[in-house]
Amino acid sequence: MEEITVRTEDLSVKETLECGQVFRYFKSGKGYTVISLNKCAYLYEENGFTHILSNDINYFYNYFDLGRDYSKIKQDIKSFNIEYLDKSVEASKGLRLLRQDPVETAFSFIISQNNNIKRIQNSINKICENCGEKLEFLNETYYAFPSVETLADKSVEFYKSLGLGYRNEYILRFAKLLSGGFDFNSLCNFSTPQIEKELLKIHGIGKKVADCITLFGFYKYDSFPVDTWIEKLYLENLGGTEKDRKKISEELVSKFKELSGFVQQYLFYYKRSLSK
DNA sequence: CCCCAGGAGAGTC
DNA sequence: GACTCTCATGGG
Repeated sequence: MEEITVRTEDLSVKETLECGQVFRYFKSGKGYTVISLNKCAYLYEENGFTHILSNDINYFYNYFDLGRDYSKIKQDIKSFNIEYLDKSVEASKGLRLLRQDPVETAFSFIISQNNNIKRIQNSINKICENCGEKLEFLNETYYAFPSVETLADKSVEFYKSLGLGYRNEYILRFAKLLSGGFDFNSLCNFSTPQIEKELLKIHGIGKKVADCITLFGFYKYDSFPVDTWIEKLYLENLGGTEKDRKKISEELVSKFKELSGFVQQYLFYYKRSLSK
């Protein structure tokens, strides 16, 4: 087991894991276990420091993007002088955007549509428990995210039995597309609009899910996913006038550019935390 | 029992 | 191009 220690002000476990960008984490003891593909890490905070424990610590150094300086990002965001945005940043100063696996991210956000976060987590966990490799980590059992071949080998009825609802067909078709040889990961070499154009060709992926995949799976920060929460705060708290979600997204990206993804997460997390 | 959830596809005009 | 309807299912 290897360990990395960083200042909690640079990595808040709760803010980073519960801000809606990732679904595969579990509270345990005084911290959280997070699973990405078939890798596990345990995180906890103590005396102003955040500890990350893993057998594959280099993977999680990249996963938590620890080489990135967030003080610069927060400073640049502050220069926009938007009160609600400043409050949002102030409320989650230790939030970081993760560098998640593109394929796992895509499946996760296909499931996310017209769904709530609790049920998204349950659905993904069921898929992993039924199809994924068994993992032992710190005396607990977890399950890896399955291979696309395993997922493609199942039936629509199987996914329906897991409670995926009408998304069952989207999942199966996407799994078959990837297992058929579609090189999904190589999309990362394209620009954000080019990736989005390719994603929109996939059945079950629309504008919002595509934006989540470019942001969370391909680390393209000129993406601004607009869901029901962002739409609400855009109208209620940012003085926005646009009604169409696609146009709202375009307006926000043209304003925040390469900071869009970060701004989006601060706002989303803050708005949701207030309504609970 | 109701409305809602990190929406998207298909149909209509 | 713009509405509108429908799609499962559990959370609150």
